[in-house]
Amino acid sequence: MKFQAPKGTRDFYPAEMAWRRWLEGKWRAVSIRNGFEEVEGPIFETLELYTAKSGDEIVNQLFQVTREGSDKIHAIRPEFTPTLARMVAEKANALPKPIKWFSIPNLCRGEQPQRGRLREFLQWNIDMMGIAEPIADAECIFTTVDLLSELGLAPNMVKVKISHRDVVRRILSRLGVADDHMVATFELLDRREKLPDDVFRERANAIGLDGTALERLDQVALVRYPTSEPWDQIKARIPLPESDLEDLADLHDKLRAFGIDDWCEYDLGIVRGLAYYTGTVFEIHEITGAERAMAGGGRYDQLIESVGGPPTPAVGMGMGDVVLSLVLQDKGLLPHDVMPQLDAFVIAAAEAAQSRVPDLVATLRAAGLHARFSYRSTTNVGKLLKEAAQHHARAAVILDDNTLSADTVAVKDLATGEQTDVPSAELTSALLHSRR
RNA sequence: GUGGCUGUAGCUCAGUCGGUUAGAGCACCUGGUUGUGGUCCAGGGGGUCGGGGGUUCGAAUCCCCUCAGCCACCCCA
Repeated sequence: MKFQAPKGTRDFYPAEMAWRRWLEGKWRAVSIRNGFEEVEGPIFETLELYTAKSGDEIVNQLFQVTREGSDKIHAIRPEFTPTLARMVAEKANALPKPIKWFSIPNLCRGEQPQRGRLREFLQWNIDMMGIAEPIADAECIFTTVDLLSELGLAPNMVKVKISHRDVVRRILSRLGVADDHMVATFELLDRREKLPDDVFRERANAIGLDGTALERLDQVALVRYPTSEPWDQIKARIPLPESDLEDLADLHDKLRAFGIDDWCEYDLGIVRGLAYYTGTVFEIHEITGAERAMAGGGRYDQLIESVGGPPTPAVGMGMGDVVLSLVLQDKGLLPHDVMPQLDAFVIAAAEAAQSRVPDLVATLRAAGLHARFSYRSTTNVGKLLKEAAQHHARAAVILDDNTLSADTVAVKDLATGEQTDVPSAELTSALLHSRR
């Protein structure tokens, strides 16, 4: 019986695991320097947490878990936000505000695997709770941009597309969309670019939009407003009174204050399926639309209260590793060698020296050096150097008869080929010194 | 869940008018014995040709089913 990894999952062999740790390291470092603290939760929750709080799309893709002898149903986490909301709700009164948390969970969704979409993936989450003002939305976006920039991406490669559910709702309302048609209209807006004109028109008519209203809806769905434009210009193009745009105006101001307006644009066609978003929503896309969304987020001011906590405004972002790595690959930004580097490969060039290898290796390791040796019995230096080179060692440490009599070892720099004799007592410090 | 494409060694592939023990490159292992590297040379392990059924004297090759992968729809990380 031969087994294979379940559909849509990945095995992380050493090279893939090294890449994964590298990415997680970037996520973690950027989170911390932006003031976020790391949290983690269980990989499964009670089913109800998701059926009640996530959108249908996600609920339909849940992996459910049952236990022998119990009726209780759990689900493997398809997203982290419900867990986060639960954690905050549980200790809300004890937590100093604002709460700025990040996490790097693995998530599972029973989706049909395809380019950029797997059934298990990693997701970097950042969330800010306790601040209702757009400064928090802006800082979430800033932190995300900080990460993109850290990875070598630039505003000419990726774009943060920003929308606002309240603003869109008000626009639609003014166009004559009844409240009970609002969800359907959001969906229509979301899919505008993928629908043929006549289908779009047909569906809009069904909702009661035609003539001028239809044109306006089309404009809302398709027009992009660069964030780098002055607010007065943008404001003039949105068919709403100034009082309905205060939140967006404030966000605009803060994005510019953070200096990231060249990374962003307003795109009111961004709606997002998740049920709990309330205000600002945003997605990050490769600029030519080459891949799926790299990240998405938004404001969810009611969620924490809805899971039993106090009213707590919140805004957050999630970024998956799958699309991100595709984009980095497309741009040639994947790092080549992220395996842990080997500092020293210890070689015995004489049989009499072989017994000293473990002790020397132990000494190097105690000093924090990454040291290895050969498990082969040969003392053929050529073969052993080859082995050292295959491990990409920085240096080979060669023990021979001279080591025993004069108590020196030969250190060969495998990059330059330069070889020098070093007193045994100074070996550790010499290797540590050459490390940087 | 629906559709399209694809499954031959760990990887990339060759091999099909059906015909003897199924091949290459890379990777991996061993050796080239008294010592200086990723080269070279020689040798080796590894495949129920995705799986099952059928047609046939004979199937990697033809037919059916199934599984898996990729891509697309849906939606999104």
